[in-house]
Amino acid sequence: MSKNRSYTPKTAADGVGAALRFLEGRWKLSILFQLFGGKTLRFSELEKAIDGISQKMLIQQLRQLEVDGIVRRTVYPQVPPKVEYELTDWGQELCPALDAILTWAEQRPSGKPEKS
Amino acid sequence: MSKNRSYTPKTAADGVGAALRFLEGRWKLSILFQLFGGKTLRFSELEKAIDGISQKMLIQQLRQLEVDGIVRRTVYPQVPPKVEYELTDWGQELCPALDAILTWAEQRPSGKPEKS
DNA sequence: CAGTATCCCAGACGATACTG
DNA sequence: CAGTATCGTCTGGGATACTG
Repeated sequence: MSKNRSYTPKTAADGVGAALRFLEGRWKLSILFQLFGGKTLRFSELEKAIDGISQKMLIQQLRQLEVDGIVRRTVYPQVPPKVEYELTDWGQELCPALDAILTWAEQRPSGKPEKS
Repeated sequence: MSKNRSYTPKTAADGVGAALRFLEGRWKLSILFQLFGGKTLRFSELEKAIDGISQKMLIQQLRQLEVDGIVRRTVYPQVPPKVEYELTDWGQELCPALDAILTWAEQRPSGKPEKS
């Protein structure tokens, strides 16, 4: 009950824009879908699971997801290093929202419509 | 029943990525939210309604939305020209999906979490 | 293993001017 | 009114090499 729920076209666009910015980045969705369902993966496991990603991009996108509060990073202080990544509770909540988008995309009329 | 509903992390990420690509572009959401609810607007009305947009960007984003099947463009052959824009049925369907995203964003824990 | 550090480039975007 | 046409900038991302 604490949020203001009346949106103008502008505030709604801004709100959704801010939300989508969390997902912007060539590899974010790939990372997210590797971690959905409560999975926990090491840096090297993500690197292997996501085809074509470089170490630079992997760490960059992970860092952004981390500061945004979507991914949690856990360091095990040992040699050789071990770092694990998993979704936060809020990050897991993304799943149904992305599913809504996916469902929408599937509804797309394929050919050129006759009318309307 | 015609769609394949089993997703791997990769195919799901690709699917959502493809869907989000329809929304990519600095002004697309602003345009969309002007047109949600079945509203029909002329080029110049959109230009006035969306603060800061240039003619170049407005037409560019509108064209993309049009070829993607989200926006419908209607030309009235008269002088001076009159062109109207409105959402397609599929475009209107975006509304609930974007609402899911917005709701997710509102759920975001604001401060630094104590635990988990 | 899990990162950093550089260099580079395509393409998205903005500013501005012009036109059927 | 509803667009085109140019030009310049900026930044996300790729390639590659190095390190605690």
